[in-house]
Amino acid sequence: MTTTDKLMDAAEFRMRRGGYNAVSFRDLASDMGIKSSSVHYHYPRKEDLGVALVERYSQRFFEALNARSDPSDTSSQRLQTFRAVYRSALNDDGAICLCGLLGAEIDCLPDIVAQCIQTFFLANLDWIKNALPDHLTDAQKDANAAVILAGHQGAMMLATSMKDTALFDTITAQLISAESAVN
Amino acid sequence: MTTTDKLMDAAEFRMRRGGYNAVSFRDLASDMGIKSSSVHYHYPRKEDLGVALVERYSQRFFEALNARSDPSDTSSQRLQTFRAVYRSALNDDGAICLCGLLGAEIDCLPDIVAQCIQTFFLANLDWIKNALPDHLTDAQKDANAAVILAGHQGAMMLATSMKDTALFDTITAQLISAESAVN
DNA sequence: ATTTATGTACCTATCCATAGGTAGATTCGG
DNA sequence: CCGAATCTACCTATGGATAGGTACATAAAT
Repeated sequence: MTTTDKLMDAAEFRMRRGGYNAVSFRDLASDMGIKSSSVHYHYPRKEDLGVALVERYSQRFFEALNARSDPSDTSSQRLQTFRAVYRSALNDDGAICLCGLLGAEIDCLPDIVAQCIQTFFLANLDWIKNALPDHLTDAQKDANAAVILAGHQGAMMLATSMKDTALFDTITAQLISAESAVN
Repeated sequence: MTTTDKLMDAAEFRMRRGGYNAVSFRDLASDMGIKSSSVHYHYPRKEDLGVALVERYSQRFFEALNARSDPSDTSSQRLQTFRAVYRSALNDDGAICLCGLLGAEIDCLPDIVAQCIQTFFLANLDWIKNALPDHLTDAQKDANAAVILAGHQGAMMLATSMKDTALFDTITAQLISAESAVN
């Protein structure tokens, strides 16, 4: 693993727990056993680091979705995949979605980071839309996709802040089954 | 309006946009036209301010719920009230729920502030539970309440970060109607 | 093959602004 | 007069960021 990778791991760990302002060059340097000026070597400005983190997070997220998906999957299976990928983000890392936290702070983020967050959410909505049953209208798909995404993000936040991971499962199970049943 | 009130308004404004670390004594002092040491007079420690903000926010939230509720309201009407109160928090203030943002940052907050956040969410869940139809089992009520709360929190975050307030309405409309219809 | 150049990854040292927080003097309304 | 509110004047720690330098590996030129 390269230094850059370890640096991003440390930064993601911190940012997914306390947000953008909870990450400092000094803390990262301390995590790495190097000096803060060396962190600046890898990411000249903090927003460079922010963009890199969101892009890596997004890339890994969609890779995980694709890896667990198959063209033959039913709509219900695809939605379960979406749920499972979010769940492992929560469970494996013990923290909420990077973009969920940064999305909440969006008004105070550098523009370029804010744009990355929006791109992530748009791609999420698009993926969910394509996973929904064909018989739905486009408007219905848009609406359902938004519920599913918002529900998953809210579930992560709530489960984490209540220190009750099972809450995530309870909430998202209903989100998915509602979409499958009602439609 | 007292100085303390104005101070809390300024602090809430900032905290609901950028989170706990986006609020500084100096910025608040500048907002108020006083010195930062004078802000410390009102709130000796930052966590005192954090607790005061969450408690005021919570108090106002439940006052708004009660003011718009009536014992004769149907379950559906009560859920619509819940939705409307969240919506006006988003719309009137142009920012997401204070506790939603702080909940996302919970791992990096002072303990005492974190506890206030959990109390707010517990009270939310309790309120929703009592608004749900009587024929549901306790476990069903718990689960549905969690979906509604997480969905509203996620909807605020998503609508704000996508700069699309209508998204909140789209999402929450489905959350409420699903609970009313399925149950 | 050896010099010359370029690039990588760090370092020390420092900058200036901001962070939360404190002590003690001063102002001002009841 | 008294106490609430604000001030001046600090402190220490940390924030992001920069300048200039070192060691070493890789690459290009002669």
